[in-house]
Amino acid sequence: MMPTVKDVAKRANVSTATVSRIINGQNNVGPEMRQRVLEAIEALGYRPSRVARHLRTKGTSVIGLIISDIQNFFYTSLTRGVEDIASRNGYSLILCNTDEDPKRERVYLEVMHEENVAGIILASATEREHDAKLMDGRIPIVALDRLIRDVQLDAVLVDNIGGAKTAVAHLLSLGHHRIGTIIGQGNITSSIERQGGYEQALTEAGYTVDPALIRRADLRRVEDSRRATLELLALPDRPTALFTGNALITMGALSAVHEVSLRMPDDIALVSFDDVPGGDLLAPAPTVIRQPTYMLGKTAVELLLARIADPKRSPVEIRMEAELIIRDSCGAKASRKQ
Amino acid sequence: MMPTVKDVAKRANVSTATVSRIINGQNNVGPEMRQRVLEAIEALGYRPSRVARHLRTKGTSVIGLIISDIQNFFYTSLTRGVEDIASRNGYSLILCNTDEDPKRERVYLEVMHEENVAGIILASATEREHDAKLMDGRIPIVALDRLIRDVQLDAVLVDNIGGAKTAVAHLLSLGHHRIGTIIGQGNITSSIERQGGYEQALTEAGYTVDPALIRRADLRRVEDSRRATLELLALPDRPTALFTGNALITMGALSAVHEVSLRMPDDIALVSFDDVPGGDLLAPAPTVIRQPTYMLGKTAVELLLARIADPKRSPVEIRMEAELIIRDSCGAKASRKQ
DNA sequence: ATGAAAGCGCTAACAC
DNA sequence: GTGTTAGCGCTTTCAT
Repeated sequence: MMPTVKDVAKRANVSTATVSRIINGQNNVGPEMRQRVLEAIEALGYRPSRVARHLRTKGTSVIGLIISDIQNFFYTSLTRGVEDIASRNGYSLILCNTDEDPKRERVYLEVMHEENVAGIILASATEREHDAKLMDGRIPIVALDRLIRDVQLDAVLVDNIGGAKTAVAHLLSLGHHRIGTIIGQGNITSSIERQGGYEQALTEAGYTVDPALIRRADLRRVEDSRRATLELLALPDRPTALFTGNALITMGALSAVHEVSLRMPDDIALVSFDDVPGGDLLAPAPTVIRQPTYMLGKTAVELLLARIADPKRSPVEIRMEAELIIRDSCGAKASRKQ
Repeated sequence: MMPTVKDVAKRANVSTATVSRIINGQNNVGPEMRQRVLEAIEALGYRPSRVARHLRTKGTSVIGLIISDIQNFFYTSLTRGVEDIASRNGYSLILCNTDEDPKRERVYLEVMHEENVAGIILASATEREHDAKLMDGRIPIVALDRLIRDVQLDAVLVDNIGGAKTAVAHLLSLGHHRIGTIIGQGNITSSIERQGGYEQALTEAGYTVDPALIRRADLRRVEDSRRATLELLALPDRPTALFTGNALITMGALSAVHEVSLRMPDDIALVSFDDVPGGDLLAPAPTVIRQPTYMLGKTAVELLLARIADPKRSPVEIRMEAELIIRDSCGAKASRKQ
């Protein structure tokens, strides 16, 4: 079986306390003893049990990341950012996919509590109706990408309204004003905000918002957004441009445009909120509002670590800017940007 | 603080043993006591500490997944497969990105041991030279995508040789025989096997293998494969077709072809080992050998769970078939497949 | 500088 | 069917 502190202590002829001190890098140990213990550790191939340590110290070196789906490009890169910074700080990452199902989210939150993780980064499927027991502040939580209204938390998100306005403004500047949009479910703050930005941009430019041009699609299902796009394209007075609410929706929209053999940007233009992988190799390459996904993840962990260090710091909300990447799908004359 | 079994026991006027029995779903408890305990649990919002449980039972409900990079499309979907099946069986997933760095891999393996995870799924950066201490069978390990030679493990991989042969044979059947390849590092079995399949296909068709047409690229760096492709395309006697060794390499190759304004499939054909996201929307859409990524992950966990259940079962190696998806990049007349 | 001993929260003999 | 108790491997007073 695995050797324990006891085994090491016995072999080195010291007490377990001394072994523990050395493991934890305390300096109040004599050099010759330290030497003996180090040798014993080496000889036995001893590794301290984090499980036991965690039970004793009541703190773990694990953080939980709860997202809807790692296969969503947005979360893939973000997750990498989280894991990088976490591991650099000695934390392991537990990954949880909820598929936007509040029940699954709840179960994961419960498990995270049972595992007594040091902190949780949560892209919640719902704005409200969280179990207060799971949000009592005992375990620090950082809200990611979506706000949570029940309780005040640290949060890191993208400027959804600003990004959406930029996207739509870009289309307006190209002469489009009949702009359809396919956007995610209404129980997610980011979807709401993006729709808000879309409407603001139109209104501020003096156009009225046509509800017929706004379609909801399941954020996770490419098929769903494909269908929604087909509906928009089949409208008697077809929109001349599309604003798509996330990367998966964009894929569905591109697929739909492809299917009905419309040409981009001649027949229809498009701006996507969020970049897609290989975006500049697609035909046509979509103009996008690119979110700083990796940075979002990185920032979320940093916020979490800061709160672990100082639990009573007052919560902050960090908004990050998204960047307009102009490509062919709008027919802009602007140069293709790297 | 969090309530413990003791608190529950006191409130329900029973012993901690009884509480424990109920938590663990044992039936040897009287109905009225059970009722009282359940109420106490509810009232206190009690959740058992897995940390304490794990220390006591010497088994955790966590498994570790060690891969090179979650951002590599191949691993993204695979990871989802792993997490789905793991969580369905009550396990949490710790995600580790090594970037193909053996040192980081080693550190992660050490951490997994310290956390005493129930099992590890490992896509190793190296074929050999693993620390025997970390591979002593105390924690079950399933080799994923790449073989490990030091020790006999359960393994789940793709038929790389067969897939590569299929790819190259397809190109040969279209009349290509000057086929360049960009393939991953030579210390990874899957790269070696794919190169082997490439060479076999050529040899069996009566062609000789031209070393000048074989390029190595860093599996993780799109930039690297882009450069390698540019080199191939700059050759005096340029290949008429390319066989790319993984999804990221394919992106690099497509980017290179794009850059030098070669037209596909007219100027150059391509078959990729592994599909890319939105593959059918790319211009041109690449013909690919599609790996059953999700199934690979699912199967790996199943193998792991089976071994956790029966540690002395003799190791098995599962090879899964990859599937040829014909798209435009070869100029095949075959219909575009969904 | 070092050791003895208590105890983190839980489960599993073992007694009754 | 239920309670008592020991102890998983570690850290941490408290003595010395």
